[in-house]
Amino acid sequence: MKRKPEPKPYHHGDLYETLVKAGTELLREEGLENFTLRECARRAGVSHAAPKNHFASVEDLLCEIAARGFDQFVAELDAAADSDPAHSTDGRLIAMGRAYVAFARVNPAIYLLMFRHAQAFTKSDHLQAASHAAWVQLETGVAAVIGPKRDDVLSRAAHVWALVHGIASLIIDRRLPGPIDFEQVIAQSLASLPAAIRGVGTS
Amino acid sequence: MKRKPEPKPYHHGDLYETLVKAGTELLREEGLENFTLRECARRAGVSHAAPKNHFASVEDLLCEIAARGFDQFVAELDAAADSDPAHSTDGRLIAMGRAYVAFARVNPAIYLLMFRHAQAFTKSDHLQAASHAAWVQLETGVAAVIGPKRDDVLSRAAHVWALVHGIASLIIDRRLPGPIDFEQVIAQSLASLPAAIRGVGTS
DNA sequence: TTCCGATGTTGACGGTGTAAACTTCAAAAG
DNA sequence: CTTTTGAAGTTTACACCGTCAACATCGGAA
Repeated sequence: MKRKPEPKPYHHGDLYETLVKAGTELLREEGLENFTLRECARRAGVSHAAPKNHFASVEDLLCEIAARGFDQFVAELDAAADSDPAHSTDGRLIAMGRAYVAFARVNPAIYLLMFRHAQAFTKSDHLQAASHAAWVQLETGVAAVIGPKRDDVLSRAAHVWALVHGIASLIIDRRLPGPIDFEQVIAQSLASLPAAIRGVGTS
Repeated sequence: MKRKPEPKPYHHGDLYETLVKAGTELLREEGLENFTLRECARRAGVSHAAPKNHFASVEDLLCEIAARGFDQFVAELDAAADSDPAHSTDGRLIAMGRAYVAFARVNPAIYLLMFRHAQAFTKSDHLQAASHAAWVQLETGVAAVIGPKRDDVLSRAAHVWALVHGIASLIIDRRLPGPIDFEQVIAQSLASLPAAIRGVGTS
């Protein structure tokens, strides 16, 4: 039942995994604003200084949680793209966009941690690799839509990311006025995306 | 030199305005993460509990700072729209989009406070009115582009907001990969916007 | 069997927001 | 002109937080 991937706890059993799990649950329940290392330790049943042996700081624990979030995130977007019924490049990109916003709505606190929390991404190899995989995934989907020989794949990918990130952020933060239909916003915005990133004067 | 709009300080002179000013500067210098009520009081030259007489909590002070940010924000977007050389509705919307991202890049901490910080907007009348004005401004610009008789003005406005908010957020948080040309992303994304929100099957 | 070092605990430090009791003092009230 | 009042500011205190250092524990290597 207990796996010990990198560090191997001693006394408690498997404190590393227990802390990651407790931290993830705490994040879901209380949000990033109220995330506390001491509360993680409390939930893990250890003293407030015990985490120091596994994570140098609270940021380190958050990095690991974020990295695992990225792993799940990439897997869900891949699955969504593959399940596109039309099997078109446009359909795959739109399906990924839908899955992107859906992930953010289902896991708001983890999404905020992954995409907005100010932290040094260079600190954690796991986090850096996982977030890089997400970007490659996006870039690949965009290249498939606009064609691989374009010199503006990067900026078009940024365009796509900005749109879905904006939608997700506004919904999560409850910034959109009351009567707005989220599903309509998502559907309309994503529908316009393939044509938008193909551009007008392309060849 | 000293104005006393709503509350009237007594001892210190004009602590209300001094705190707002000190708080704004602190926000610019240290960012939202390191914003501290005690540091505001320090900069204002008063004891750490003095702000309690003017702001019930740190959130109250942040609300006032955010509200003034919205006032400036709306003014800048209006000015940008009016300065559009082509005097077209599309040009006005694009100019507003440019001014939106520019505001965020020039005032990152205040932008984050205005558009992302989790706070009860109902707490401050000033903030509620100012942010509402920004939304009306956006809705008007979008209605001018797609036509006033459309039933999807709300969702199309949300689409526009999401795009510029996404671009601004990714740039501010330094999430875009290194070699990306921000200006290209902004130009391309905004250029595609009028056609995108007009939709494909509209009449 | 001994010893070592990773793991966990305890206690402390400086920092935060906030609440309550106290002091100061300008202005209204007599 | 004197008195009183209450808003503005200070001091003190409390409960948190992250982090650090000193200490206790105990499984496994020597």
